[in-house]
Amino acid sequence: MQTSEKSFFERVYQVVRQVPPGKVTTYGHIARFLGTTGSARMVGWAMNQSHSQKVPVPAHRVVNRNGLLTGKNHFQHADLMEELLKSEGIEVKDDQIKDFERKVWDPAEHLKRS
DNA sequence: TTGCTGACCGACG
DNA sequence: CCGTCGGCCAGCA
Repeated sequence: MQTSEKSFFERVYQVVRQVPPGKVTTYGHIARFLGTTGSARMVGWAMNQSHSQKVPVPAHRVVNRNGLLTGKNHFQHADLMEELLKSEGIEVKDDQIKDFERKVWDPAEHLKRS
């Protein structure tokens, strides 16, 4: 049982890892799922540290509210995020996900508060 | 301890 | 439509 007492970041990582391939989630949804609705920034910041985590985190499945690949610039390669998304069947055009609303994966609908 | 930053979001003009 | 500002909170010098 994951001790929810862990750092705020690990909670974000765990949620992101639960995101199935071909689906994407947003900072706002994660933030709200964690209870920090107004702190979507923290979610994004957590992703910044995601590379420091031992466990791989599919940060490429996390995009902003507009479905725009805002954090792609922070990946190993700026185009890596788009490549990964395309590899999962997600169509990306100009750093924006097509049919974004249809690919959104809301943690609150699939995951229950640990 | 204070202050700054940050892969966001929503509101306002 | 587009630019700007505030808020929110955790980590770091």
